[in-house]
Amino acid sequence: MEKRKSMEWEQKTLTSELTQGKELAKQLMNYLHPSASQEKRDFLISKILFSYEKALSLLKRDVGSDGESNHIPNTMLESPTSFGNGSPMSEISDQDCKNKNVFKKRKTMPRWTEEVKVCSGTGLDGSLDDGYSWRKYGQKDILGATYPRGYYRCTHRGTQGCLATKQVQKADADPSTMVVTYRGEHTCSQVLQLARSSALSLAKQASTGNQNATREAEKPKASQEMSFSFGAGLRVKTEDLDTREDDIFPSFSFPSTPIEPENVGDHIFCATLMENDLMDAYSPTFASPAATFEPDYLQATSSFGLGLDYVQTSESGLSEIISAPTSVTNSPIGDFGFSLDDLDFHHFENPESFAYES
DNA sequence: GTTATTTGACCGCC
DNA sequence: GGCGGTCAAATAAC
Repeated sequence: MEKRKSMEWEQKTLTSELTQGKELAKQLMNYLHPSASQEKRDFLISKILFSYEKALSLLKRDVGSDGESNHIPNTMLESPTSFGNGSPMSEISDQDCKNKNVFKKRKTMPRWTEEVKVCSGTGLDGSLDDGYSWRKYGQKDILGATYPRGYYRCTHRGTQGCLATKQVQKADADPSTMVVTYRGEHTCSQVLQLARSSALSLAKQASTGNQNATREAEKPKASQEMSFSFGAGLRVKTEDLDTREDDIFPSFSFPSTPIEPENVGDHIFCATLMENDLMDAYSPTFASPAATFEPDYLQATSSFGLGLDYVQTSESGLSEIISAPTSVTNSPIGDFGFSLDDLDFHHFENPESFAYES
């Protein structure tokens, strides 16, 4: 069942990727004249390469594997838009409980999991300040682990139904390193607040002429490694430590499920919308009709300006490692939720107006 | 008094 | 039955 879903999903993704590449190529043509922005061209080229690389990767997988989904990160398989009609993730969670045919095991319920290693020097302990308000609800001694694991949930769980949780545990090997595992996605208003501040930072970068920062972010590499330089000089590096070449990290992708207009503005949906918005932020003119989001892209983008390293793990499909001690903020997926109501990223073409309005 | 944390108990999965 | 994750009452902090 899930295998079939996975294959269908791959087909859709493949189609989307190829379609996107085509659309991007068309857009690129409009930027070929000398007066056009070089950055825009660079970005479009990067995105085209991403789309085709991912499409090729999917094809490779189809040819080289038995179709098992274990090559697909859980983050992708379990992403909110990976199923059905792109229902909000909170609804997915409800479905998880109701539709046991799809998720029979509780362990499969989380859409994705991230691990964040916070190196010493951040001055942070178990109560990592990642921009969200967390409430500790439990602690357990884990078998084989030297240090207990703390369980945190979003403070707004009760008021806003935010289902995000995280687990914090000291690393056995290095007690100064905190391993933070995020689960679920923030659907609370914090997402918007963080998104706004992050978007402001990006806009200021653009408006102050720091084009290198933006350009860096727009240069994903085919080697599945890319570095971002945003905000206050924080460096974000993502890399795929998994040696399987058919894994795709990071990448832009666009599942075929479009965003339902009626969901726009729904706070529950903001974490999904943010993908589109963020994409729009870096490509204001990009407007694929099938453009939604995919967690791997999200995970790459959600770290903008924060100084995170992403690595892929067998369990979650993606992990983050905060490698920059200067970063006091680590971001789970969803940090950069952009609501269409809150931000008009078309201002990104006019950073000044964007900054003012935001 | 309110909010957050602690901690033992409980539940579901393997 | 063991383990990880969550619940909820008790406790602490503000």
